[in-house]
Order: sequence, then C-alpha cells, then structure tokens
Amino acid sequence: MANSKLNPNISVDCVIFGFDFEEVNVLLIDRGKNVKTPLRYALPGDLIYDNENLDMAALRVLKELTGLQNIYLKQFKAFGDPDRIKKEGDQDWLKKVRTEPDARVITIGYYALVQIKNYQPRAASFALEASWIPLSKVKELPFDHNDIFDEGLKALRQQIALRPVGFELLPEKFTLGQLQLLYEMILGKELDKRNFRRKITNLGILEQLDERQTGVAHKPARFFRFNVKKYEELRETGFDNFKF
Amino acid sequence: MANSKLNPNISVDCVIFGFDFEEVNVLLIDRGKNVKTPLRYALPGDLIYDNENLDMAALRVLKELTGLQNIYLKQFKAFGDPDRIKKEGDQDWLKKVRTEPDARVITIGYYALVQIKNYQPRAASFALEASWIPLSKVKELPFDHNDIFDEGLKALRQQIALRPVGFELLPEKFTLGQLQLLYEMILGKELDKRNFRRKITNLGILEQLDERQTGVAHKPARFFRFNVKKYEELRETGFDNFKF
DNA sequence: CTACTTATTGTAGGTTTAACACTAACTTGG
DNA sequence: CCAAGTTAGTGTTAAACCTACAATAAGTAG
Repeated sequence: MANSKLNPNISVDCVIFGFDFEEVNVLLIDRGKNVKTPLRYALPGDLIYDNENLDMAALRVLKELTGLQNIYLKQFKAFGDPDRIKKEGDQDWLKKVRTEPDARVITIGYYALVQIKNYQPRAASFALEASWIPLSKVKELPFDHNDIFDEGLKALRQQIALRPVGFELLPEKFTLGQLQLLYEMILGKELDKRNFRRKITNLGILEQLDERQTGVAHKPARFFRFNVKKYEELRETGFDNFKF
Repeated sequence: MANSKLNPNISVDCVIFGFDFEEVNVLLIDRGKNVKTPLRYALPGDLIYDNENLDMAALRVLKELTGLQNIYLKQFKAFGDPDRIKKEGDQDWLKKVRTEPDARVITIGYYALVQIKNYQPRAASFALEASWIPLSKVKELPFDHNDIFDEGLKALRQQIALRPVGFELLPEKFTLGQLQLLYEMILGKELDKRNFRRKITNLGILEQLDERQTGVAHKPARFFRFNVKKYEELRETGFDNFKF
C-alpha cells in the first residue's frame, strides 16, 4: 500500500466462516511453532493502513490470507478493551511482529462467509498457514479473539433471520437439502424440512432448475440457484422475519 | 483521566436521542460562532483515553456533555473513511482543538436515549452549549456526522423491534398513550392504538397503577410503570418480533 | 430384489396480525 | 350548565403465518 503507513492503533479481525457440507468452520491462522501451543492459532487480522477505510482493510487482510475477493463481508462490532493485547504470551508475540508492540489497539470485527472448496491457502506475512477449524473445536485463542469469535457468530445468527445468507457458502447449483443443512449448521439446531422449504421458497430468491443430482444413493434432488437480482434486493432491504 | 493520554486515532461519537412528548430530538453541541454557520453544530464526541475501553469512553463523553449516567448506551458502528475529517472547514477546527489535527481518526458510534426534562446542559471542553434538535430539523453536520446520525437512527429503529426501548425516555409513571407516541416518534409512523396496546401489554413488562392522570381535558388515562426486572430480562434476551 | 437413503409433498390447529368504530370521562368556553 | 372538543379504553373478524407431523418416490449398494 504505497504512500501510506500502518496505523499502530487500529486493526481489523475477520471471523471467516466456511462450509463444506459437513460442518461450519472458522478460518484460523497458524502463527508458528514458537508461539506456545494453545495460542498458536488466531483469527486473521492486522493493522490497517492510514489511507484505506475499514471495509477495504478487512477485504485486504482477507485477500492476503485467502485470495478471496468480492465476498459478503460485514462489520459487526468494535473491540476496545485497553488490556485486550496485554496478556503475557500475546505481548511476546507482538514484540516480534509490531514496530509499536505496546500501542493501544482497538480492532474492528468483520465476518465473512466462504466456500471451503474455493479457498486456496496462501501464506501471509506472519501466518504460516491458515486452517479451517470446526466451530465446535475452537479452543482458547490469543488476545480477545474468543470474544470476537463469539460475537461474530452471534451476529451471523442474528443476520440470518433478517437477510438471506448462503450465496457465498454454496456452489452455484445446490439442492434444498444442502441449503437447509447450511442453515442448520449455522443456527446449531435441526429444522423442519417441510416448513423450511415453504419459507425459503416463498422468499422468491430461488430458481428451480431442470437438472437433478446424479450418482447419489437415493432419490436425486432438484438443483436450485439463487436469483441474484432478488437476492441482492433482499439483502439490502432485509425481510421481516425468517425465524425458526 | 490520570496516567493516560488521549489516543489521537480513535474517537467515539454519540447520537443521543431525547424525547419531550412533542418530538424526538438529537443532542448536538455548539462549537461556537467562529465555526462557520451550517457546521457549527456537531454530534458530541471526542478522542478516547488509552486506558479506557470504548464503552467507558462513550459514557465519559456523554457525562461530560450532559451529566447523565447509567443510561442505555449502545455501540452501533465504527466509521473509518480516511477522509472523514479532511474537509476544509473540519480541518480548520481540528487545528484549534487537537494536538495532532492531521492524524487519521476512526470513530465508534454509540446511541443513547434520555429524557429531555432530566437533562441539565453543562459545557464541555470545546462545546459552548448543547441543544436538542428535532430529528426533522437536522441539517448538514461536520465530518461524517450525518452518516453517523443516519446509522444511529437506523440502529435505534432496528433495536426497537427486538428489545424494549423507552424506559429512559419516559417518566417513572406514564400512560400507554405516551408510550405509543414515543414509538410513533421513533419509528416515524402512526400505529394502531388497539394493536399497540395488546402487543405491548402482552410483553409483561408493564404494571398498571391505580393512579390516573388529572387536569387533562379528556378522559384521564391510567398510569403504568415498567417492571424493571422483566424489562431488564427482555432487554437481555430480546423478543422474537415486535413489529408494526 | 431388498435395504437404505434422501427428496418431495399437504394439512389441521393454534397463534398472530391488520383493519376497523364506538362509548367513556374529563376540560374548556360559551 | 351544557355543548364541543379531546384522548382513553375496549373486541372481533378474516387473513396470514406457524408448528407439528408421515407417507410415497427414486435412486444406489450389496
């Protein structure tokens, strides 16, 4: 980022959710073996540049870590505890990577949704690797990343009741079963199949295709795709309620 | 704030809504006559100290400007356009009040609700006065304060559908008509009286008192008060929907 | 060809919603 | 004192929506 410098006081952190038809995962970066074990993995995030806005910074960090662009990325909360980066282990690490390791840092949390299969890991500056961790297996994280993760998940669950979510997490053609599974994974509970189908189709954002699944050991399901125009409309305006 | 300094890069801005049974107002500070006219009034906000968290900073700024404490104060969004403080008039002003007027500043937006009658203006460092401006009369504001104001109002309107709002805006005893008026002012539209009463009483946060209005030129209304315990419960958990 | 798996569809009962109008009780002003 | 004006207070109906629930269809695997 030419002609600009990192602002030592402001960062963004991304809670990137990925779906693989098995589980919902969150993307954590591996900061290397010399960071002591439980705190080796962290949410991807970094300081912002002085000439980029917050959304751009989040997109940049995400791009640096995942190569992904043009995805659903939403600011959900700012975190500003003065002690959020003061734990001993965290300080050790900051001394290695930051020019001003003691500076007060507030961070802006963003969440994003991506398809795991489209994701190609690419090592960023201080990340040796990025890995998908199932939501249920997320353990202790450095800084206040557990807070940020919890709040990001909460925000996602709230959003899903107000706006359509899923475009980014599903392939272009998908079945209603897959869409329902996604909702169940995000919400962490089972949904009634008939009620789910009625509600989701009534939104008018799905287009039924003539095509069907092949090679599955059961009745093949129809494929659907999102009507991008209506999907984006609803994303703007939201709907009253899509509660289960 | 002893042992600490202002962080030149991080501020909070408060969108404080006040109700007086006539209109919903927003609290703006007057920065004085030598700030050119349309941009003389601004949202109350200031840089944070390095040893306070964001919520504390917002409370402090609010207290400095209004004397109010323990009120419903909610973070709603971070604003981080790199040019948000770069307009010419804004720069002139910053040069007077900031030690680092050119520093990149992001701001965290909070909104709050207060009763106008409880508010005693008290001049803060750079505010000569604070005044209540009806929502409909808010004109051009400095920096990105119009954005912040719009987003704050949007956040309030969204919240009102999910959580009980009004405790802070109404006297201890109030009538259902007053409560409805408040909702109408915030939502900017008229509501059906019978439907409103049914829904709001079904929430179980209201207690009917034996007392009635006196001295009004019409059938005197019963007074109600909030059941503080249930009110706080619902504020935590929210309700599914309270939509009109 | 049997067992297994997931897809697909409708209904009935309860709840919530929106729309809608009249009488009650007070003050004010003539 | 009474007429006009004002807000308080109340119930019903039809439509929409929600929940709970089960049987048949169409493929693969063995």
